[in-house]
Amino acid sequence: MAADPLSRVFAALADPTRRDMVARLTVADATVGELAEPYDVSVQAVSKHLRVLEDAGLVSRSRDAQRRPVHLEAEVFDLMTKWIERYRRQAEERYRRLDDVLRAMPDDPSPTTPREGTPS
Amino acid sequence: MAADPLSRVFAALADPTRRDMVARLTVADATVGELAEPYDVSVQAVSKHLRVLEDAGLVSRSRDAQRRPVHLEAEVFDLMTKWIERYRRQAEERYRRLDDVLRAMPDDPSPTTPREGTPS
DNA sequence: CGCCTTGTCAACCATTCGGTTGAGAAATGC
DNA sequence: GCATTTCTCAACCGAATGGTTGACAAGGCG
Repeated sequence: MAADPLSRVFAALADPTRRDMVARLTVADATVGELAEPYDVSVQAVSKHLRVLEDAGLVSRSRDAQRRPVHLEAEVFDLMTKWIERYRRQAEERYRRLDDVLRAMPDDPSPTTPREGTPS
Repeated sequence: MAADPLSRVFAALADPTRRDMVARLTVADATVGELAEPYDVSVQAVSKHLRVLEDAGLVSRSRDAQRRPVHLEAEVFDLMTKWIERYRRQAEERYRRLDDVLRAMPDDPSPTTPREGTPS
């Protein structure tokens, strides 16, 4: 399993079923059984998915009798958002600089370094 | 391999090496060899990583003689950002509603539905 | 031309992943 | 106490991952 937190979060959300569980947990907490109900897999499989989400810090489980209510920990989203935004901004910054360079270029549309003497 | 685009993007960024490549590509395009240089793996491994990034739409490769310059396609970030923001907002919305409920509750700290007749 | 550089393809290997089934722990309720 | 509900643990399985090495295609360059 990936050691660093960011990898764990990205990996956790790389699965459609897990993403759907997270989506549903934004509405309300749910037990393992409730979460499992819509999917065509065993409860055990869902339990495994929850472990992945929990290891990523996206979810926490408490207890209520036999039930294990699952709660979304939405703050972890920030980890990803920060990473994405940082590099998105950096990429945009780069394009901006590239634009400046292009803008500073002569109107003359000579394809490459026009060296010595007019062509024709 | 995951079919849906969102899964592919998340999965692609779930690897530290690939994230680092993306980070470096926000600064400038690079060839496969240049990209491979800092890592302690074969060029083939890096080539595979690039394929994953390319399949996720995060990167495109063109050609320049033997070289294959790699270019970042930062727009795909939006896919993730949209998903994350949507559910982050939904989660916040939920907490806000929960707060309203709590605020509307009586100061009386009776634990559950106090039914008929004062206790003592 | 022959060689060197750059990169991909193919085969292989160990590990991880998502799923299964079976067993059992923990708590409730008759 | 005993059956039932809810969930996890363990073992197993097939497919995908991330890595390797070896072969080779494509394109300058001496």
